[in-house]
Parts: sequence; structure tokens; C-alpha cells
Amino acid sequence: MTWTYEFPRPALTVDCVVFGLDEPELKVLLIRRDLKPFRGKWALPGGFVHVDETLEDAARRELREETGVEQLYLEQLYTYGDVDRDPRERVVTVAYYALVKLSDHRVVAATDARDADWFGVHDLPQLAFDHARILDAAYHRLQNKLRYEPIGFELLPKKFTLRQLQRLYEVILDRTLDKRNFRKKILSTGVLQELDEMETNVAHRAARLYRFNQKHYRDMVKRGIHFEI
Amino acid sequence: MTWTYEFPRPALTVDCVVFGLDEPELKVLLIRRDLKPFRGKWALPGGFVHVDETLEDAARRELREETGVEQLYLEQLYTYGDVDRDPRERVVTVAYYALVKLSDHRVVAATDARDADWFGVHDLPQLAFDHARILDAAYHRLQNKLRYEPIGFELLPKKFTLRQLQRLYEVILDRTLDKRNFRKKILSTGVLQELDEMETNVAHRAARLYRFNQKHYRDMVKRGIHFEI
DNA sequence: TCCACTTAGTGTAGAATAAACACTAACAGG
DNA sequence: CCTGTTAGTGTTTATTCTACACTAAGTGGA
Repeated sequence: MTWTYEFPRPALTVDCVVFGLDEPELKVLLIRRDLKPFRGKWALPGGFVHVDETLEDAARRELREETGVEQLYLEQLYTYGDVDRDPRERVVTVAYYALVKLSDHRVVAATDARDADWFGVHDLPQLAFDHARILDAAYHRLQNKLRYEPIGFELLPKKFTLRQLQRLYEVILDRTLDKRNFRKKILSTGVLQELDEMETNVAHRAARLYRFNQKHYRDMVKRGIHFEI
Repeated sequence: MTWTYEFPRPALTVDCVVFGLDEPELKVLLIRRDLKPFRGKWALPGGFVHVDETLEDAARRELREETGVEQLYLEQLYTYGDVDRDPRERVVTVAYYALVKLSDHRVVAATDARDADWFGVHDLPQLAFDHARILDAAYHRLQNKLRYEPIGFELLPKKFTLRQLQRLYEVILDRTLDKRNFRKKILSTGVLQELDEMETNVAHRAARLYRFNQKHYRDMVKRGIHFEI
């Protein structure tokens, strides 16, 4: 079966930049292409948008199919429509970026016959198409977003220590932060819930565990209160 | 001539939210639909992306064709891909927002047989498709962007007074600002070039004219210095 | 010519926020 | 019990933000 239109139509795809925190590094999930253009090169997971699914659905489906990743924070990044970004034909791609808890997805690569792997954001291979540019934009967006939205928690396990959280900010923002100032600021936002639990299996004093208080954050948003770090 | 594909493809369009400052109000440029769905309703200017033009080129072309607007600041906003956002068929639209100097485009409506007009952002008619949602997102984006990028100047004539600039910020941010604090802050950013000219034809003390110093701003960006108001 | 009206243009003090900085406490392991 | 490692905590200073009111300059009309 084929589909016919009066005018030529660009192909429409989605591509995803999936970030995961593999302390002490921020990593990105890439797949190795097994098809014609850029065969063997690494690329962002992604694929065609079906005519009966939303863009976000397409992104989630492709991620599941190609990498097995399922529970994730997903947000649209930008749409890339340069005429020659794909050598075969006109392809417009809606890029998304995603944050996953690596604690849940450590063995992603095994899920599919597809060759998938995590790469440090500062240690990337050559990428197919304009994916390097997309990845770069996603990383910058993540850096900005982190400062005024509480999305870092999407990269950590449900329960975490303040030290883990600070390291996350340091790794993503690519600079060191003052411990006391960081703790004061993050606690003052009120989005952290102190738990009655402590870290275990560490060879030093155990730190208290916290979790992200999503309910409280949504309340803040309703009341027009801004998160900022 | 027709075009045939192995799988069905969504149609791809661009839509533009064009802002203009018509003191003392922020206005948006809309066109009245003369075609089937939502006929007679107002809608954002836009149309199909040709297979040999970039998304931004498509946006500029549609604006020129439908409204005659040409010199403008244009930036991608978001891509809307809900399955049923167009009752006829699957249409994915890449939304842009634009800022124009109304001083240059006051008589836009006359440019085309098409019915086009400016509407106050707080006094909009019912819009076709999901355009109300797009417009809303564009307005919020503009409000945010205004605070950390010097884009307000795109809405003013080349030479303007501090009062005009302050009113622009007030109109877009929808709150009053303190005159002295505003002047201090905006002047301290260094992006304004003081001219040796004064306002004319006003029934009161004439104010000094300024212009946006683009060169200086680009230098700031290179040096990593942030604009913020 | 002077009076009324309108907007231009300017500084300061107090409050809030951000930045810099160092030590003791707790725990594990040898 | 000693060593090593991280947890956890306050204060001072600098910077930034906020609130606030008067004089100067020009037009237009009485």
C-alpha cells in the first residue's frame, strides 16, 4: 500500500537526547546505525512519526523500541529542518531530550539487538547527521533548565543524599559549588523532603536521605512561587 | 503531478505569532480564514512547508505572502503535533514568534486581498485550530525572553526614549516598573547607545533618544556576559 | 509673560540576597 | 584507638534590589 499527495512532503521524525547520570559523569545514550547513510556511526535514538501518534508518543515509542528505556522525563527541545540535513531526502526532525534514572536502566544496551551505549557528554564519538548539534543544544538547555526548574531529581534514585544532588549540579553545570551555600539554597526552596533514613554501606559517616517533594512543588507553581538555584 | 510514499506522512506547516507594539498595547497579527475549516475565524498566519525550504524560510515566506511583513525578528517557539489538531488530516505545525517594528508596518492589512488585522493580546477573537494555545505560549515565551535577552528593541523604532522602552517592558510584562530603577538597570547593561538627539514634537520637555548597540551586545555575549533586566 | 501641565532626569538608605570561608561530628576499617 | 573520609553547620562581607520625591525643562494657553 502506498500514500499519495498533491505536493511533496518532508519526512517527519523524532530524535531523543537521553541523559543519564553515571557518577561522576553525565552520559548520553546513543545507538549505532546499522543502515545506509552514516552506517556504523553513532546517532541519537529516534525514528519516523506515525500518522496516528503524537510527537511525544513517537519519541517514547522509539526509545522503548531502540533502547528499552521507559520511565523518563521527556521534553521537546527544538525542531530541525535544514533542507540537506539528511542526504537521502528532506527530513524534518523534532528533537526531544530526556532524563532517566540510570539506577533503573543500567543495562539498557542489552535490551535490543541494536547496539546502544552510554557516552560521557565530554567524550562523544562522531555523530551521524546533525546530531552533534542537536546534542549540544540539548546539553545547553539542560544546563539552563536545571537552574530554574527542579528537574535534576529525574536523574537520581528516589532517595538521595544532598551530596549526590550537589554533585549532580556540579557535573551538569560544569563547575564546583560551595557546600554550605548549596545546602542552604536547595533546602530553602522547600522541594526536598527530609527522610528518616540514612545512607548505608559507606565507609564514613552516613548522610541523611531526601526525596523530591513533587506535591509541594506543584503547590508552589500554583501559588506562582519560583524555583531557582 | 502527485507524490507517493510507502507510509502516510503528516502534513507539515509553520504558524507565526507576530507581535507589534502599538502603544499603549501589545498587538498580534491575525488573518481571517477564507477556507473550509474554521472559515471566517481568525487564525495565525502560516502555511505548508515546501520541500526545498527551511522551516524559517517557510515562516518568512508565509508572512510576506499573507501579511506583507518582511523585516522581523523570528524565532522558533514549539512544534505542535496533536493528532486531531486539524479536523481534516494530520497536520504538524512548527510555531514561530516574531517581533516587528509597527512603525514600519502600520498598514499591513492593505498588502493583500487577505483580511489581516492587529488585535490586542488581551482582547483576542476566537481563534481557529489550537492557535489560542500557541499564541498563549508565544506570549509567555516573549515575557520570559524579554527579561534575559535584549529583544524588546525589535518592537521599537531605531531611535527611542527611555520612557518608550520602559513602557514596552511594562506592557509586555504586564506590571509597572519603577522609573529610576529601570533606567539604572537598563543603562548599566551597556546595550544602549546615548544619541545626541532629542525627541521632537512633544508638548513637554523633550527626552533624549537612544539606540540599541548591537555590536556591543554581541561583544558581551562573546565575553560570556549576561544581559538581564 | 507668566501660569499650568506634563514629562525628563536624578540619589540614597534600608532590606534582601549572594559569596566566601573552616571547623567539629560521626562512622568504618585496619 | 588511630586514620581516613564525608556529614553537617554560621557568620561576615559584598552586592544587588527596592522603595521612594523632588527639581528641571519645555509647551500651550490665558
